Amino acid sequence: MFQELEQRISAAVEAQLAASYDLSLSVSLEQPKQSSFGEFAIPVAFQLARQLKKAPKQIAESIVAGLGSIPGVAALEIAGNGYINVRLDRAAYAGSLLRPSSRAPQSGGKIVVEHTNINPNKAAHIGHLRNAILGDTFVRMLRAAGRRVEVQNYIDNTGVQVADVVVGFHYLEKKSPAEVKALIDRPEQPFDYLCWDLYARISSYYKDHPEALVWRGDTLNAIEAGEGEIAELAHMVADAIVAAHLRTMLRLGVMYDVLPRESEILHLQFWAAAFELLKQRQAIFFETEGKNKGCWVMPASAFKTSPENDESAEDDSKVIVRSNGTVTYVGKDIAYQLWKFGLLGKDFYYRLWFAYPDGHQLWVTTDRPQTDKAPDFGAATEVFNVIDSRQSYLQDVVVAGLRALDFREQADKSNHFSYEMVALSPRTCVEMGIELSEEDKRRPYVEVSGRKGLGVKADDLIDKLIETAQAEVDQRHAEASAEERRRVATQIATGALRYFMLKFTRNSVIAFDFHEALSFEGETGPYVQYAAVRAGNILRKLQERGESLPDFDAVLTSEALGRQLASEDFWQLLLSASKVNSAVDRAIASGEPAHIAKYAFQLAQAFNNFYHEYPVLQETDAERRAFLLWMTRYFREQLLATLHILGIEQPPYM
RNA sequence: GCGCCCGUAGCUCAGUUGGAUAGAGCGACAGACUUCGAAUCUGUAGGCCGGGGGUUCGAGCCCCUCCGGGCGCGCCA
Repeated sequence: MFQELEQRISAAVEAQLAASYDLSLSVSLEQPKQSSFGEFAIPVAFQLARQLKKAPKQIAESIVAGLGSIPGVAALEIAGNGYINVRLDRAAYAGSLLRPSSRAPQSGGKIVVEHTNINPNKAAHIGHLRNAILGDTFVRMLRAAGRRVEVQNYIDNTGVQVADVVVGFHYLEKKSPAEVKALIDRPEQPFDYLCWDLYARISSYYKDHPEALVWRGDTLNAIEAGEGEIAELAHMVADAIVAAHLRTMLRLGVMYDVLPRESEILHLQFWAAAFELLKQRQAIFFETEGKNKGCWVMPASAFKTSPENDESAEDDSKVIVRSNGTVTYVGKDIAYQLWKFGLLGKDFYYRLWFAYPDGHQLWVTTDRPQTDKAPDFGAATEVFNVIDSRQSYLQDVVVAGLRALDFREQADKSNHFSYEMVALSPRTCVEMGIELSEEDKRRPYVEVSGRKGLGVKADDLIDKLIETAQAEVDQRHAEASAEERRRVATQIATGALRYFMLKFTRNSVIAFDFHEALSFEGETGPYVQYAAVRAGNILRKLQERGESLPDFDAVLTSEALGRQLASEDFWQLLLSASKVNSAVDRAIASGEPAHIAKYAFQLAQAFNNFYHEYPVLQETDAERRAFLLWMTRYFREQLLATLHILGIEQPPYM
């Protein structure tokens, strides 16, 4: 509703400008600095002042004079040096919220969002959580806006990291596949935790015994060949860890549609197809001299924006195929990106991995034809890759590859949804018993390292959050069953975690701190959940008293709404609660899930004010009581809708 | 050396395409529970938006420069 008015008003002003000045420009509306100025501010007179050589105020006056009445608008005022401030017809606005028209589903092609993408060789850590929660929330935002979205989680099951853990099992611990299988099935020590330690161990072993690196090479070869005990081990390890990651992410409500795997990219010759295309269209060339002699390279001019001279261009060019004929990671990534857009001329085979508790199906790629009929994956019109900002250079190369192949449109629709890393606050390092150098102690944060086994495991953090929330729930609701208290504590804990990961904008480094993350007060997920619980409590209490909600349509006539909304307080509350869709659009446009988190907090804050100021059930005036109840229900709906987009569940009580 | 990011209240962070008097949470201090259950609310204090120059009606935001911090720049992934 809010956006429709916004569009209607700017269209009216644009028409007026075209008629009286013969100008065609798009008029944008702003939110006035103070709410007392009205609902919208139009600064267009400032833009025109120079062009028309007139004072902004004069222009504004002439525009207002020329504008007829706009449906839904009560008044236009000139303010300051030339702002046009818009006041809405409050009763009409509220009336349209009371009888909402469903949001028109937007058309458009499929959007592929790739996120999570964790090496399947050890437990997920807090950095991975930021990736998955950002990606999942962005998906929810797009879906809330009516877009069709496919969620991919790429699995690098044949890479160095998996190989290293396999080296650990095979060479260091001399374990057979059967013995490793027993470890996977053992309930007392989670397998992903065991691999976390093993990976750190083999990494430090390489340091002291560089000759052991031949094991890695042999293992990689065995994995690629796909046969023998080592290949079997690699499959078992990767599959078990992927299963663990999926369980961890499901705890936070994160789900996927399809898992494209590196092994299929290899076996189905995706790279060969991409290589042919790249050669054919001369996007890469064979280097015959210099340091990259014998390699297929992409010239730096393809992906560097800076003005380059010819000498440095050669130095900076990116190797795609090594002189030994093997392809680099970026090369495979180009093939994968081409497949995402349906440009490769090849497809995977798919088999059902499992169905989530809610019935949603998760598919995985395979290299053999299957009897199951899978959905159509890939062939997107736009792609978002949720990847750490440290990989922006490689993402640039991938996009440059598409552009060099003359897939300009798809290159423009390839988005690196980048975010900064999650590091650890020095204080948290100390709490965890991690030894810091004097230099590190002075730093604002300390980087995590999988190789060193330095970091906070995702499941440990979630467990700790649940434990902390549980203590509060136990204290407040001793009467509830243990099982139920556990469920509520889990909802609060995961809500707190998701909100924590979303409250920062993407390019800010999070210095993870247990004290902050475990907080349930102030700008947190539980604060928002609590507001929705309170709204629910009022409605529940009403029923417990044997009353039911009034017939809002009948009681809240246009006149009644006008009377109640004459109160500036009520009007501002209603207005802020009505902006969910507007917040979603803004957050999508800027690519910032943090904007939704911020909006959720403001909405909750507004409701908590309302809750404190107006005892709804004590109200005796029938019309006012009906109005307050309607506001309560409306706030609850809007809070729940916003929480859903953030992927935060609503506890029945707190 | 080259490229990208960051610097806003004691701390952690917001700040819409440049717009009216720069905001929030935490922390500090002072208050509010016989209630719709206080994981809440109200109030106070706290700012040369890193420094300097420029662009214009107008700059936290754009340009230049300097200072401080981070991350990239491999025939690793």
